[in-house]
Amino acid sequence: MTGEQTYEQPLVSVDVVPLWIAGDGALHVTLGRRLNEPFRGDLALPGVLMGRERSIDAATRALRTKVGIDPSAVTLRDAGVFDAPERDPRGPTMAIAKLGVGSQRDLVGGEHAEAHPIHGLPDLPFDHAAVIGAAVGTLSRLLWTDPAVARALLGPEFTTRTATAVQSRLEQAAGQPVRADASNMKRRLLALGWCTPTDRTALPEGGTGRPSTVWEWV
Amino acid sequence: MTGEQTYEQPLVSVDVVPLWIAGDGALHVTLGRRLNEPFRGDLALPGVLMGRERSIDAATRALRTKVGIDPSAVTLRDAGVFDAPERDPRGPTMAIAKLGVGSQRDLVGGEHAEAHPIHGLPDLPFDHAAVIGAAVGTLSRLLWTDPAVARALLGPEFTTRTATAVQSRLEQAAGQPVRADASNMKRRLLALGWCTPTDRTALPEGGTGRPSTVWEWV
DNA sequence: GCAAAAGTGTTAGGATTACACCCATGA
DNA sequence: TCATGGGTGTAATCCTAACACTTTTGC
Repeated sequence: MTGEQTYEQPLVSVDVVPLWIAGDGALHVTLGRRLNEPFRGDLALPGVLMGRERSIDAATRALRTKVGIDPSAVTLRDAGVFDAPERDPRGPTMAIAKLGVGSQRDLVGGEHAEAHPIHGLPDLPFDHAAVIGAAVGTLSRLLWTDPAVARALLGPEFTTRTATAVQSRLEQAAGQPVRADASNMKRRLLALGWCTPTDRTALPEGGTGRPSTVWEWV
Repeated sequence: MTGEQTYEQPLVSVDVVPLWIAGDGALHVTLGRRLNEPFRGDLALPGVLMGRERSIDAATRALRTKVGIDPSAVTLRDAGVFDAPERDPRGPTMAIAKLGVGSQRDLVGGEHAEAHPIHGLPDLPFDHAAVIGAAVGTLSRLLWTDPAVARALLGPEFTTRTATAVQSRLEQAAGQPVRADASNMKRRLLALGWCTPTDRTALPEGGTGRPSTVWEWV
């Protein structure tokens, strides 16, 4: 803000929480093996120390270099600031958390990446468990309020069935009451006005029953 | 996050938006004269460069040193991260914005401070106008969802009349539709469960009409 | 008593949820 | 034709907003 002081510079990182829906409908996060101390070799969120850049540019750098994800396929949103004193064994640090949303294909990551379902994550270093929790909450809030997030999560085309399942999983993962309702979902989607039903329908892999409407974005 | 890179350290500041309600019911912000370049001598939000500390500690430092406010009387909340490339003439910087809520008496500030109503602010340096806008929006959202914020803004005792006026002013300032409703406010306050009506009533200064119920916090 | 403002009773409207029932498909 | 799941029609419920009317005060 001012420039007069000579305080020691803060250690600021940007941590990305890459969230996506697997084929089975489960919410997943892409983690990476840490290449440096502390916690070298452990699984953690992709994160980088910030330089003199925008936080969103640091986030794309983290995706590219830490888990081999092409940032152009990821929709990024703010997910909070984390600076609890004990979050880093090196001392006081601050993390800007970013939610990253995309498709399984684009977010599953490269060589140093590991995909994990949100339920049953291993112990994670720093406060990454809390960061993931915040990002899941953010995603759940944004699903039907931010069209770009919805599109990134559901893909260019999706079925009513998928939309219901995704909302349900997100509410579960966020610890909210599950309000997803298959019988009213078509009306809800129409009311949003973001997407339109195509004249095509689709059954889930090996499924039976009446096929679900396929939607596309306006 | 990792420590391997040698990127140039980011310039990170914490800017506080001290918001309070004046006696006439208008929403005010406390600004300070900048003592250093850039924009030396101009009015701006109290802000400091972050050291290796928690952002909340930097915020209390900003309140104490820039506008002479006792931080112990202020309730602090996150109001977003600002890092637009052109926000600072010195180059890319990042600001962590904090909303500060308290009473007029505690927030009006000391020697270098100037209180300004939210409507009709002078031109401000950096992106401080946008930061104030975000903080006002945050305050409006938190008024009836965060008891500590409500208490900090309304004080230890308040009247139904005050509560209605405050909500109305906040909605105005945040550009939201004004939903404050005098005739339903008592029911709304009772439903919250945060405060209880005392057996006392009070008239506004020189006012007439039926006196309003005085409330206290549970 | 009169004016002014707080507060109550009550209702209207809208949004959400619930659920019975019908429809489309694979086997 | 049956099992399976999607979708529609419609009713129940809840919440909010609105407003007429009553109450409490100063003058």
